[in-house]
Amino acid sequence: MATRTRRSQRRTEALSRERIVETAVELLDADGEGGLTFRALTERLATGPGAIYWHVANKGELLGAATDAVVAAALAIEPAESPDAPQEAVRAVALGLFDAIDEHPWLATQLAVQLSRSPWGPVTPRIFESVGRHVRALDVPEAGWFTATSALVHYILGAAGQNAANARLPGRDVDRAEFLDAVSTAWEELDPDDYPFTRAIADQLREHDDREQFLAGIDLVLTGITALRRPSG
Amino acid sequence: MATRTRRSQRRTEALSRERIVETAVELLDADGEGGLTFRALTERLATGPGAIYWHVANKGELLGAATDAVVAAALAIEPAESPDAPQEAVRAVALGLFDAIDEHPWLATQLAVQLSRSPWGPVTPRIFESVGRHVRALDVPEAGWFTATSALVHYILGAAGQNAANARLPGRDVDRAEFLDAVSTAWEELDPDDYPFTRAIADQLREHDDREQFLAGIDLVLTGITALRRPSG
DNA sequence: TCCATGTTGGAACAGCGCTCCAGACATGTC
DNA sequence: GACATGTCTGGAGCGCTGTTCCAACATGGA
Repeated sequence: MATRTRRSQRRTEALSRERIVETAVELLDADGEGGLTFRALTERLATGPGAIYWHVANKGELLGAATDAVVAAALAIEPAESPDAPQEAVRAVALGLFDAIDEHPWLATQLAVQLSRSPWGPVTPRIFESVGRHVRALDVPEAGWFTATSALVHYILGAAGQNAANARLPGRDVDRAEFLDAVSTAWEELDPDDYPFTRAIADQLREHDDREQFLAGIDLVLTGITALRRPSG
Repeated sequence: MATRTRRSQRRTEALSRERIVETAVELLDADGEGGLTFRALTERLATGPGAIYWHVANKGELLGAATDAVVAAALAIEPAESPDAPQEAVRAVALGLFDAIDEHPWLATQLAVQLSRSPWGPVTPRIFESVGRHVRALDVPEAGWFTATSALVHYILGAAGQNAANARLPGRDVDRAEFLDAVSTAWEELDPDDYPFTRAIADQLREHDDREQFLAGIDLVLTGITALRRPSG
């Protein structure tokens, strides 16, 4: 440890897995999913591919590590144990992930890919744990833990991902209105016979507030969960 | 139309956007996400890249078209309007998508990517419509339509995606047990201090039945939705 | 001093999505 | 029949990617 630090301070910072992942996140944040390239990585770190491959197996693992790092940071801000208000705690965790996706738009796609491609990775237990801990505090019988937590996690990731499309827009507030308006208008122009419902909610889409809508969904799922509390009453 | 058919029957079937998308789905089904290559496509269709690019803008559009085609087929089997049992109808739609993902494992990732990357594409309204149509029949006040449908859709896609990892296994039934056992065991070996909840549900993971668990989640969300039915009673 | 071990970075490779373009083909005009 | 037109085809090739390989380096112990 000490040796490595000493040795490398010769010139630049020592090359380490941590520093590689950190740079990967920077590149992803700056230029989106396509921004993470081994070429860009070698340039930024002033090294060659071989050096990177010494610390990381392949690009997939690197993407996984970047995802895990950001998720871990987002979940670390978890509020102090709040035994009396687990619902509030769930909302806080959910908003933490929501904000993380808002800040790192590539995270939405990456999380979805990660969870669907390898649900056994480190990310799944991390999220399940953060959410499930509070689900347990909701007095849900043990048999419903997995179902309840899955429902929450899937809603959180799906809804946050949906909103991540906004985050990719350059001008934020201004463009966001235009963007929502465009999608909403497109939905209103769908075939009335095939898409009556979608046309009907186009207006809700245009006028909705992201966070508010997101939390409303959380509350909906929480309502369904608390109904599990006692088998039938 | 007639001319094109006549002309092309000269030799092979005429090259058309439909036939390209169809072949793309075949390749994806056969070799997974990495199986769809313009090289493989040109070989299978006995043509060159230029011919394909005449009908399709780029690979992204092709993937989107393939996704849309499979989703459309899955949702087309929708049961006849069942005004008395909208909950059953929601379950049917959900299982339709579940089975489609089971049959085309690449669909899980692709759907997630599609929805998070471009929620304004043709796939989103298609799914929203199929699900929302029945949500509307649940007597939910209009203000809750968007929230309720989002919750359902996100749960469906997330949960189905989670299960898609099984579908990628070669031997199905046998390997599935081994696979679940391995993940479950890994979860049980997590740090007891950091992952008490995950460790607690590891057993549920091992013994759960996919479809049963999936439907239980649907019911949970449906319960939350029906609670919206009348503002407070 | 010399070696063993753990790291580095550059050259090179196969494969990718994609562009370009010369030409085949059916068709409408004279 | 001859020709010009616009649609459609397929092959050569470009720039870029992730990845491998390996000669050179730094370092700590004998």
